[in-house]
Amino acid sequence: MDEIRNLAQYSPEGIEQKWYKAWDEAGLFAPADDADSEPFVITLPPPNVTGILHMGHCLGNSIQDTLIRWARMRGYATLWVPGTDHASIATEQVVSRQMAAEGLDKRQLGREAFLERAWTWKEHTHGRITRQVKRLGCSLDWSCEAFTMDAARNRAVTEAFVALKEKGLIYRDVYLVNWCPHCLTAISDDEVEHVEKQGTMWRLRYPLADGDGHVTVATTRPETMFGDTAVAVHPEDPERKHLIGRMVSLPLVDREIPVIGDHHADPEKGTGFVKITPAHDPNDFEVGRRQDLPQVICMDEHGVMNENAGPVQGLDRFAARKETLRLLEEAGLFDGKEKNVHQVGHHDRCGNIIEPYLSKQWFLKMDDLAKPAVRAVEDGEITLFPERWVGVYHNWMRNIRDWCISRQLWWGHRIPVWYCGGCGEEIAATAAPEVCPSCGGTELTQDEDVLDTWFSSWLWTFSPLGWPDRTGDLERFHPTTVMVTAADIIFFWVARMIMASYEFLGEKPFGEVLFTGIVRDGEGRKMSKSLGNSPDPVDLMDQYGADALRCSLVMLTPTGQDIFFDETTLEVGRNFCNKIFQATKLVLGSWDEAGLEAAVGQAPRTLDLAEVAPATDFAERPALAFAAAWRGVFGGDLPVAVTDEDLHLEDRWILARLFATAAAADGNLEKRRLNDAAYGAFNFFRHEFCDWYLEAAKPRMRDEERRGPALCVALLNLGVAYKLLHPVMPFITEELWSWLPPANGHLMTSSFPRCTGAVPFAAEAAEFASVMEVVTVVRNLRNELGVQPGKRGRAVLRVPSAAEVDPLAAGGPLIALLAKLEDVAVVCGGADPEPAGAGLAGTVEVFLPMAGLIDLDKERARLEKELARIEGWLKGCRAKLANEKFTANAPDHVVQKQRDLLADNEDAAAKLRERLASLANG
RNA sequence: GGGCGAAUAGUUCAGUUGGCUAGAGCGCCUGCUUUACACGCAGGAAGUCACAGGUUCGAGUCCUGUUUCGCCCA
Repeated sequence: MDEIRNLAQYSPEGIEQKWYKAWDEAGLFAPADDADSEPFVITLPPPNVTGILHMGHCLGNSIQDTLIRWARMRGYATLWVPGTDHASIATEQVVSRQMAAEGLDKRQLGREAFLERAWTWKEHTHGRITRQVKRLGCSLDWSCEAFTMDAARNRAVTEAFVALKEKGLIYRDVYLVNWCPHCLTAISDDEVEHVEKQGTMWRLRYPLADGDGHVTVATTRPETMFGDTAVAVHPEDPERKHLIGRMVSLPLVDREIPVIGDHHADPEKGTGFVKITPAHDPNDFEVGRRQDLPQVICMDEHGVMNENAGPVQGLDRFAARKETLRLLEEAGLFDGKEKNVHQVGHHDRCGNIIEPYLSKQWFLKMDDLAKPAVRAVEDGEITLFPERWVGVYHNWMRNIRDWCISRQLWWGHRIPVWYCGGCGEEIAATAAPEVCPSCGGTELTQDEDVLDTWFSSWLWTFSPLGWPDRTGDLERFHPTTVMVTAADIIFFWVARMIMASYEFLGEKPFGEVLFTGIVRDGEGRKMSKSLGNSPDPVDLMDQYGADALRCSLVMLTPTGQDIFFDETTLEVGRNFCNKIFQATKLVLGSWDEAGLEAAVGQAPRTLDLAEVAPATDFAERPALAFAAAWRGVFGGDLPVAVTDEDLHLEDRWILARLFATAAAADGNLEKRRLNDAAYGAFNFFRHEFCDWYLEAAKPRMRDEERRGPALCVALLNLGVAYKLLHPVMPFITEELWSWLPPANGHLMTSSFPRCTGAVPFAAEAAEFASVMEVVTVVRNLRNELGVQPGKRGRAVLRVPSAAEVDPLAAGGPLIALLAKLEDVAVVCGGADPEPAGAGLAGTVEVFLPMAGLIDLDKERARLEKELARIEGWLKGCRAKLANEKFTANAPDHVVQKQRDLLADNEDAAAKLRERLASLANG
């Protein structure tokens, strides 16, 4: 500690790692095993096990850790469950790419060998992401870490699948799915990212089969014409409906297809004729089902045209488009084109254009699962914050579509279904069956596909707690308390977790969802690996410290609003860390000089300042109340005797502010207004404790005779401030807490201060506030009048009534100290001192007499400007008060406030006018 | 096409039940090496609260419409 204390600036190097290890070794991450404590539980949204920490994780994890640490200090049985996600597609891609670099192909290698490699890679990267999460200070209980594909979670997934299958909610069907020709797998609707593209609408002529003219269809995808099985017109289209029932000849392949009537065709759009390709377009697929059309597949899984594509067979889909158009033009069947803006689906993982593809897949029926999930949010059993997501949630839920859960991949949970070679029976089972229950055959083969990664993630609030077993953890810690996640996975994940929990446990997964914003770069772009616009958080932590990163993110991040991240905001956190460090150095330096012996005691586990040291006690027996507060924070007794008189005005004021800050911080955390809680503590520490209290107390802290009580007040403030800041900045606060002589045990598991009653010293706080106001006016005057900083000078304060002289005079030395004056005189009445700069602090007139130093013209101009401003305001205020409707309708306190303000400002204006008059005479 | 959000100081954002003479950080300007801190201190300038209507005694806040930007869904 001594080495660190001698540093000129705070450096987190070594400190952060040291404390993480210490907390871990002391077992502080596990929930307190106290059966009476109410649980407070979060399951960490599992990061991709093969990924690295990015800014979004930092934000989400900082918020979660802040809540968890606060709850732990408040005495909840706190559990934060860590885990990682197997990220089926992403991981399979990475491993395939690695193999390709070695000239290997996964299909040559075979499933077993491929999975072996994938597991090796998973083991390799798992340590990296968890190390990064630890680096950030996250107080996760690593003893219950889970991985979506470990044995226990695999069992949960299998059980869930089989249960849903048995209920008839899972079915297998040939369906047009979103297919990624690059990843060679189906994906769900939610994994398709629609991008607006400038495209082209081509008009193609399909000759009527009987050789009499043609119809002109409009399409953005001419290459799919080989899969056309009809041309549709609107059944009531007056100009075209007469063609229904006739046949057209599909160009280039000379296949005859009918003209049909279907509402899908819009007479106003395109040419009014729509080519229908049931095997390659979602809308056409529906038309095909309605009209019982054949499905002709003209493209293979790689997006290459097949044998049905006649002249373009063997070409890839994009080359086929060009070639088809060329051939049509050659045949005189091309009828022009126009620009067309349309949405093109891309795979959100690899960016390739999605191909609607007809294939046999597993689906989960969603309608019934959605019902309890809708009700839960409607009834407020689960709250979403910010609230606007409720609408988005319901909109999706009400239009819910079946979920395609099978993926043509190997890395994932293999679908627990076996097919009987004998009778074709489909057997869903939690363990591989040996014989077919239907025919007794033994020729059983398991389904080749794996499940969507989200099919394991949606169990995430309970699968890490031991489900499907009814474990003690599950009983105690489920439902969880809050889910913190970015809103972009509200459908993928949040909505599905809600459905899963009601389905499998019959209860909610969490009571609240806190949506964080998305971290964007300075230009508003989402931070992403491919754009390269995301800084590496580990670099940032090396540079600024994890505390600084957390502090800046939590404090400066609008709740639930996207963040434009700019590295300079980290300076706020870093500078603040240094400020805390410096203030501590100052206080402890003086403490050491004083040679005070701190009694160390066992502090209570919970702390309500208003209970241990109520405002009434502070009013009647301040020193006793102060000692009680000290014991509440540090456990032991005060190291020096503190009498009522020892508690000076500034002491009482800072205690009032401290209690108020504690009340606000706790309240804001309860309301999940983390930025307000952090900002309040920041403001208190920097702008009240450092800027005013320490400056005011410095002379006493340096005075051997008087330093004891002042140091105790300062130390109490430091201790409480560390507690308030700990959830946001865990490392530096734990370190500095360990420096405080009376501190005992880890800050992390100490009490979080609350103050549920009245804040003490209201009158003294107001008194100090007026001292501050006078000081500010003096500083302002000195600056504006260009008084040399070295010149101390004197001030005359004039108050309107004799009764006010003594109280203000009592604050005189404090004013002199803080405003750097050699003397402060307080008077009532009498002539203005001449020549002098003058200002107003409330009702107190402040004069800085300075013979020969004042530019009278400048001073007059300054006062006139001020007078004009006040008079402008007075005009509006008088009009307001003259309005009977205002005085009749507005609440009393508002009217009264206006009256008070009017009186004050009228007074101020009068004083300014007098002052101007006297300057004119002088 | 449907929905959601944002628009407040140069900039990033607060502004919770309508009571506001609209705040903060960063940046800018002035001054300061005052034995914790220049990663600091003191002071200052800076605003048509996007626009147009409306409700109200009173609107940054509520309502309607418009514009711009962003997101989601189809």
